[in-house]
Amino acid sequence: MKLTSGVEQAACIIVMLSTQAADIPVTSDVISERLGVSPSYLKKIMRKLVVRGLIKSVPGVNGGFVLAKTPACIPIIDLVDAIEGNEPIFQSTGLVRKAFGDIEVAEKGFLKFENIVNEAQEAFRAKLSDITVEKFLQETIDTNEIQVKDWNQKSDEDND
Amino acid sequence: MKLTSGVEQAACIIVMLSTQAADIPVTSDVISERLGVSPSYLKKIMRKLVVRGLIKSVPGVNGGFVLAKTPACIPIIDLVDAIEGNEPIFQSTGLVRKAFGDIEVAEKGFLKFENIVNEAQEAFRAKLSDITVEKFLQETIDTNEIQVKDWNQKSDEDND
DNA sequence: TCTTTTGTAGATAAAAGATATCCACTATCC
DNA sequence: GGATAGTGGATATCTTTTATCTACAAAAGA
Repeated sequence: MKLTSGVEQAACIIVMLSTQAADIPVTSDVISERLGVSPSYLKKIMRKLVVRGLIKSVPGVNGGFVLAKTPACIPIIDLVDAIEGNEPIFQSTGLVRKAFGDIEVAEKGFLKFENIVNEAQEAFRAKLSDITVEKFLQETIDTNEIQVKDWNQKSDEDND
Repeated sequence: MKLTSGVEQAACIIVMLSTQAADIPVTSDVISERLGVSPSYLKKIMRKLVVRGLIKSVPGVNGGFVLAKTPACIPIIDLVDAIEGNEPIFQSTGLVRKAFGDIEVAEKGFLKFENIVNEAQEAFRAKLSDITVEKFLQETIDTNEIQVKDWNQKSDEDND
């Protein structure tokens, strides 16, 4: 029961794109260098975010990636779902039938257990649906004005 | 973000011990055969449940395993914790510093993100803390009277 | 239109963790 | 003291995650 490190990578990516000057795509090479992974691997991650509808890819010269929605419309759970998928956290291997036989009460107990865990997972998801990327950024920088920059510019001032 | 199959195995084990005639330990060989795993592997799982304080081991002739608490005192979360441990679901690899530099706002954002996910995990755990093994069994069998048997008896009636 | 720059997709390999087993050892009951 | 139970270490296998390379497709711009 761990989130993969891909979630952390996705979070960093979304933060970059959320603070990117409007209408200027960020190239994947810039991001891959920041994250310290190969361009090809970085693109795999980006692709997941594209498929999930969080970001858009812009092909061609001066292309790259931009947010597909405003940060206010991206709940944190979307990052997790994009990387991990949103499958049930508990999936049976059919062990109950093997252990107790293919009888009604076993089947019922199995479904009940599955249900209990799924409800817990729903509570987890609900918490992460409540907070958006925008809110997360605002609370981090202690202001509602999110500064933008052009991440493509290498050493504008390498902080912030 | 998946629960390991060990949780399912632990659940089956606890169900067996919860329906076991009082004061008669169930041998690990009986359980390992039911679950279809090797005796040595089954004992590893049992050990985790012992360490967590859910079951007790009884060495010697006519020994085996018995519940350490009544089913009413075992919340489902204990099964998960016993097998998976209860570490934070999100653990950073230090990527934020690599990506954004070792600056204050990055550190703060990282902690904030960690906090958000941890709170979601708490919601998950709270749900599984609310329901006990006893309640789970009662709702499965539709009665408050949990029948017991001796699982060591091979084919008493191989159902239930 | 053609070249360059960008993203897309498949094959593949290395690393980590989960799953599982064997065997030697220890403790306890009878 | 011998048989039967659990404990612990070393180890093998399998799956998933992480990561990379290379070939390919699409679009902007000259």
